Amino acid sequence: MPASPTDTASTTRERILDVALELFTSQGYDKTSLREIAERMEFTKAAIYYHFASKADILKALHMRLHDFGRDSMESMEDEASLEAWATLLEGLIDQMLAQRALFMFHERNQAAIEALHDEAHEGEHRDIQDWFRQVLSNEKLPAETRVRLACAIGAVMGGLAFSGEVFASIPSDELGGMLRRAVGSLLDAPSP
Amino acid sequence: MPASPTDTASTTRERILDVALELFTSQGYDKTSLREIAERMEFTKAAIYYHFASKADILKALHMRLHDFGRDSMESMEDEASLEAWATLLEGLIDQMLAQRALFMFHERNQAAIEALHDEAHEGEHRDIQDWFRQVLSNEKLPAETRVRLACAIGAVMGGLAFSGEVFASIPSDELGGMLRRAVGSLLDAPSP
DNA sequence: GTCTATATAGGGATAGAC
DNA sequence: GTCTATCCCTATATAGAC
Repeated sequence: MPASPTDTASTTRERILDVALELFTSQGYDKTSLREIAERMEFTKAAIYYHFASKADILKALHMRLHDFGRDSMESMEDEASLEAWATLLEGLIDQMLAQRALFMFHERNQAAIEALHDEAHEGEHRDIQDWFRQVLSNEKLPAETRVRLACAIGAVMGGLAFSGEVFASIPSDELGGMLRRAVGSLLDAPSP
Repeated sequence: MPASPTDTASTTRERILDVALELFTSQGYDKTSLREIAERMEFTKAAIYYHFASKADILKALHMRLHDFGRDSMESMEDEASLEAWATLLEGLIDQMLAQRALFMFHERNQAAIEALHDEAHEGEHRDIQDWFRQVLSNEKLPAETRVRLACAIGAVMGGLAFSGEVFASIPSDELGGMLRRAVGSLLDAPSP
């Protein structure tokens, strides 16, 4: 989908997105001005408008990165889902999530701004991981206990992820991944009595 | 600390805070204007300045509500903390958190804004639950696996909480509380092999 | 593709009347 | 305690030169 002229890896557009990702995550979307982004890019505010139609457009582009994430995982299991299948899937996703943790933290810290985006322009079929999680959790065919367990498992991973850059910085990613997988296992392999 | 003239329960100030809590949670702090709050209060923007020195002051006041929350829990166990002690404490906190879930969701969705507050005015000894969690999680005396488990447990509760108003709305609070307690138990009662 | 203006609006905050 | 009117600043966005 992203088709630059020569389709090189690191275009200006991508670099803007990387800067924005960092600033939006550390300061929040609203508190980050285009001037600030431009300063880091070492050109002026107006130049950004050559690459993006609006500030919201930058947010949307970043949001799209999450869309791409795990698209195949979502397609692999549509409606039906046993607890075991979920455990396996989630555990498989952890490494990818750790590798992309900047992206997840960005989303966690800018939910409000991103939701505002959805309200206006839900053009075409959306369906990012969050929507997908939400849909499964609201599937009333599954017993309540199962759905709550699932929500806890997702929350647990997010919790571990959120601290991975700060207080868990000294723990290597693969070790952290192992710990998170075991935690998810504890949550999902022990059904109600 | 909140000393109104007659110290009645529901003062205008408190009502402003309630409105702000709702709007800040649903739209985010930055996207909510004082004009919007004033409209709901059925008076004008400027009137708010009689009760609060600034918009940030409103945010701070709401933040203080979290400060009060579980202050005693924090004092009861300072540094030393076994995994069992933590499990007990966390399970005991769940009901209170559920009762105050609006407050927690507000915090989750406005982390960036609240952090900006901390940076400027860390007047006096702060120490809300989040700070406290963070401190424990960074205590290198505890084994990494334990700390990660703890982070997961906290995340699990937050995960369950976050959906309690939406997809879990049909589940009674006390039942949801029980499920969350069992989930926390699964996470913290099964140490590494 | 990046720049220098400049237009415009919205929101936070103040002064002072009632 | 609440209101009107107003100031001021910042941020988005545009127009058009280089």
